[in-house]
Amino acid sequence: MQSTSIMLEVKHIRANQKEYVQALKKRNFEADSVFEAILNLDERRRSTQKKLDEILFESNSLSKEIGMLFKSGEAEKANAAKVKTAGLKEDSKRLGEEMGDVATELQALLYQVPNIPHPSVPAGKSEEDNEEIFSEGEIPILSKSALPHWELAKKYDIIDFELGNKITGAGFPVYKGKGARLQRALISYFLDKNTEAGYNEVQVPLLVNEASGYGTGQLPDKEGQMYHVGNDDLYLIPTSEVPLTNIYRDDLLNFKDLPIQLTAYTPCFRREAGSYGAHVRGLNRLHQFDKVELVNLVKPDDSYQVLDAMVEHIKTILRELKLPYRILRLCGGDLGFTSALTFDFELFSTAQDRWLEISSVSNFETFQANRLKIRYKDVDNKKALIHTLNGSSLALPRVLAGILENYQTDEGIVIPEVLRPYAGFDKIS
RNA sequence: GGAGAAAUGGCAGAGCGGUCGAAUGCGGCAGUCUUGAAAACUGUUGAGGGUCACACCUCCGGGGGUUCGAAUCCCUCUUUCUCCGCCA
Repeated sequence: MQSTSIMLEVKHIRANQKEYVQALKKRNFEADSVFEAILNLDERRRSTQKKLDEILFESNSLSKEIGMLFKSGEAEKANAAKVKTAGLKEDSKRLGEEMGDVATELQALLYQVPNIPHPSVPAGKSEEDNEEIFSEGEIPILSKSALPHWELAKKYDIIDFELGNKITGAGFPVYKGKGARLQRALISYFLDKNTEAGYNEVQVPLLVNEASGYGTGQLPDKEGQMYHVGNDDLYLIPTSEVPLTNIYRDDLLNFKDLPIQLTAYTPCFRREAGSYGAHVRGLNRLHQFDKVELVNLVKPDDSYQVLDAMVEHIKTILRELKLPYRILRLCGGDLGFTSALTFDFELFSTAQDRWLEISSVSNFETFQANRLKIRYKDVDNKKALIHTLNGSSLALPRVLAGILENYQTDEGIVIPEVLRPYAGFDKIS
């Protein structure tokens, strides 16, 4: 595990203990005892540090003295002074170890605390309690012969699930012909839209180390979600958020550099342990899928405005694709561990008669920046943690599923107009 | 994969056992000069902890060791560069 410094957030916990406990109740997290333990440990950390500092000061001064004595030829006196250092050495070693233990314990506790939900987050237990805040797009009326996307995929031979089973296993489909081409068209279209909106396109590694996993909060919380490459102790990314946000790990940025807006296309890998059954059919849930991601690093004061802008940006894309969707504000129970406020975009899958999540847009405030130690220096030279945000724009398979299902006609699948220049065809038949 | 060399502040680059948190140059910031700018000159300029503020402590790739004392010596890991081999 990486040796992140003691979290700066302890300060905030101490200052806002009551409010935080209250807010965390919304996500059904009882923080009382953890906070108690954290504050006690922090107290102990500081007192131990103080004692250690004093001893080190003493032994530093003694060493300097000894040096001077040797220089001036007073070897006897010097040797006498040496004797005194033995006890100090022992004490400092003991206190040093104690410091290490306290710090490790403190960090372990801090890692257990999820992000403090934004005031607008509704209380709630599960996805049932998410709040729909917007919806748009016409739900097409399909003919009686309409098929779910996995049937369409077979009918037009554009996605082969069985082939994926053979090569790898369930959840690794093979896209073929116009299916592959359409997938590529979507990726290019999304990236172009993001670039137009001011995002900087980057390509990132698909394997990340442990430190990166801790930085964005996948570790230790979601250890089992990621594929782990044991030989080299690396993880396959579950989302490009991980490498993207870790680009700036341990950095002290200048306020002039902000906002930093990144977009990337990557495959994503998720073990999805424990999720089986009919609702994961076809493209609904995969172990490997493509996604175009947005990441924003901003000054704290700007983050909620940027969150809104991200939501608007994704709306624009879905509007252009003419797909029916809705936006949910996640309730405390459904909110991710690292997020303070999340909006989910769901696409209506007409042939399946259900909503599919295609984007999740979150403000992490300082939660990730704290773990990643991404700070910035403001105009007045004050240093503070930045805010990080991310969102999908968009997750490919479900968008593809939505297009296949919602755009199906008796003559074949019509390609949404905006995608035609990218795809090079206007129909799959 | 084999053989060598190296890792120091935003960058470049000294220091190789004792006031070294670190010379010097560039860059950055502030000021003087200027109608304004450039140039020149002057000053200032790493990070974290701690404190009301000082004091004080820690950090010269990571970890460990030797020593009263380590950027400097030893071990180890990682990374980078050069040469060789292999290769998309």
